[in-house]
Amino acid sequence: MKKTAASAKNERHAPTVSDIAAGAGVSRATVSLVLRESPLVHPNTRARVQAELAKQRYVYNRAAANLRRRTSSAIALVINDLSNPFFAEFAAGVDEALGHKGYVTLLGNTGESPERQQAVLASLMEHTPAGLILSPAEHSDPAQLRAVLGTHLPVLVFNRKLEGDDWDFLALDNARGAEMATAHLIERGHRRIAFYGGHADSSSCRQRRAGYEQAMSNAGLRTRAEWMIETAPSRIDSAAHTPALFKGRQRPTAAVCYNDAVALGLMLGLAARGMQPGRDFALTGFDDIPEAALATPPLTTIAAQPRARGRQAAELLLEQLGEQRGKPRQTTAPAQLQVRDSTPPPA
Amino acid sequence: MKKTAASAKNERHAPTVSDIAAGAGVSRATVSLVLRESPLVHPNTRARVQAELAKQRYVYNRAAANLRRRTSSAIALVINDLSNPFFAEFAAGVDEALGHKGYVTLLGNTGESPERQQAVLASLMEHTPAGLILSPAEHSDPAQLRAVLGTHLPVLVFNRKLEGDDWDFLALDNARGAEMATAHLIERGHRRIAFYGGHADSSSCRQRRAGYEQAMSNAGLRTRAEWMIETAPSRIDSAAHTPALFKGRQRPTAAVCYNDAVALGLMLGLAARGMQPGRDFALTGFDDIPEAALATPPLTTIAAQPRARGRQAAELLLEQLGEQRGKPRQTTAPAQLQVRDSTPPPA
DNA sequence: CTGAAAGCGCTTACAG
DNA sequence: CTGAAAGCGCTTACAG
Repeated sequence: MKKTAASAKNERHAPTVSDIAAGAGVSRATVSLVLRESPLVHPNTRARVQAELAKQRYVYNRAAANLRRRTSSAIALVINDLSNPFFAEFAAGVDEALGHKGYVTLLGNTGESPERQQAVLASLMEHTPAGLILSPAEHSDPAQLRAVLGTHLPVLVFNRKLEGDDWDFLALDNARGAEMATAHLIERGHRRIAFYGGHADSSSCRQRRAGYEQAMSNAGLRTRAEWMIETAPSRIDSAAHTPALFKGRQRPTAAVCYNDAVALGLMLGLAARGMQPGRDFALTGFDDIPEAALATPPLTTIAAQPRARGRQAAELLLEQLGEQRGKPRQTTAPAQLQVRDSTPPPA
Repeated sequence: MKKTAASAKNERHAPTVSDIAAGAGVSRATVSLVLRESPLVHPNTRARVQAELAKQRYVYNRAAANLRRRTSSAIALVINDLSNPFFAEFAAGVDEALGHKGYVTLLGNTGESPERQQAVLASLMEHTPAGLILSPAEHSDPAQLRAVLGTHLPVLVFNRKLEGDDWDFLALDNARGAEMATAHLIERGHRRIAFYGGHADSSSCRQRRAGYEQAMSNAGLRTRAEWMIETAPSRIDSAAHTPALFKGRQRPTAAVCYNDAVALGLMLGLAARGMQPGRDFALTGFDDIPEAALATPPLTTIAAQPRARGRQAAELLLEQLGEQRGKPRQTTAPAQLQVRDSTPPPA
């Protein structure tokens, strides 16, 4: 009582359990039990305490509770490029799922800088997150990450595999996506199908090529070296390489493109040769960027569904929190075929 | 010493100041002083403590420090639509500026739902943020916000003014942006300039119209009611209303469009009438969405620079933290003219 | 320059 | 069913 009277004088600090206890004429322990909805408290007592909580506009101090309980209600989310709509959607999905489970999101954006990433992680670690979802910056050094993250924190890595780490990992199923796109073209009646664009030394390109080859082989179709064309994964470079598709004798009637940017570039390249994409030639993309639906013709593509991936990442991490640390788990997310007008039957 | 020995046995908890103190043979107070880089500590002692910190891989527990010091190193950032690249960039700017000042960002995304916004804010408030940057959901109720935020928390509202609140506010300078766009067209030699698109009952449209009228009047040019054309702020509706521009006798040679979507729609509408935008007719946009630079012709527009706005929001809030609470401050951010090919001199 | 003690706002056995 | 006491990991006067 004495202390409460004193603090009532300055009247500036937010009320604490002590203030509520004094106001309701009970002990702090009882207030705490009411806050945590314990069934031990008598209904009358509970009602009195709750009235006092409302009267004083009490706000729970979760940091203090977490300190005492040695728990944490925060999850760190570190994103390589928040200005990329794909990752922004991913972040929104993570935040949504975490919020529903009562966690708060500690955000960090690294802008693809490994140095900034180290600084951001070091800062977030001081806030005792219960776990971390990391979409790593390019050229991240797993050893440095290990040094700043320690060995106890539950971590889920998204999108980019780090060499030699043993963290859980969630990535897009590149192979299945490309397989679906290829199967779709085959179903439409195409037989001579190229795989167009991307750098063959990138892992995502290799995986997508593998999916393409799988679908071709499933259908008993052969592939040809001249149908495997490399370009930078950009619109411009893709447009420039268009002629390579039509150099051989076995000209393809369709192409599975490495991604949407490549597909849009190929559309430009086709138009420059007097061919109309989506009529004279069928093509698919990968990613479903916003422009894919707006292109002429609208682009059939593989949707990565970043928001759903974000929710999935949050769920995988929370599962890990509830378990003993086992073997690292690799999860691949299902891609989804988005059929639009760019994939007609062969002319 | 006894306690440390005990906790050394289970060997699972992260080391605390007590562990470091025991290891270095000093008191916890001394460790704390070293951590806070106090000059009071003897260099030899400091070195011993620092060696011990490194050896035990000590991680500072900022939550505990904040509790004791009654401070907070977190800023809540609540965004109405993180999947909109404009707000994602804004969030990235906020996080960047906060990170540089040693704050961590508590993220919440409301998806334009006032109910979700209340829930998100209530949850974030329990984490004792030092302040809040709020980009409000549509149809937010200021009274409800006040109820959940209390009266002490420093708040900066971004983008959407809330009626009757007294929080600091940062918004785009709609009037100056439209004024710059209009002045640019005048400078290019246009005299008959329309204001095209938007709903005249929205505050942003009114402000942009005011800027347009200001520039016209500054140049001694008159405006006409038939040059003020309303459309929904969408591409489709904008395209559909194109004929309204050319009904009168005084046909405009240029238009200041409400935003980029409207400008892109008008381009379509002009093309449908056999006019070539950027040659037969000049037009400007507003927002600088990614497609503006990719349009044919590339669109002259007003760039809102969301990332810079995010940094600015963070700085304004941190200023407010350092001051006595004064009158609410209204800040308008400078828009920037992005000159591209859509604004040639009159034909 | 260093240490013993109190306390931030909460929770949790442990008595009663 | 309720209260007194200890303690989460820090920091801060206050002695020495």
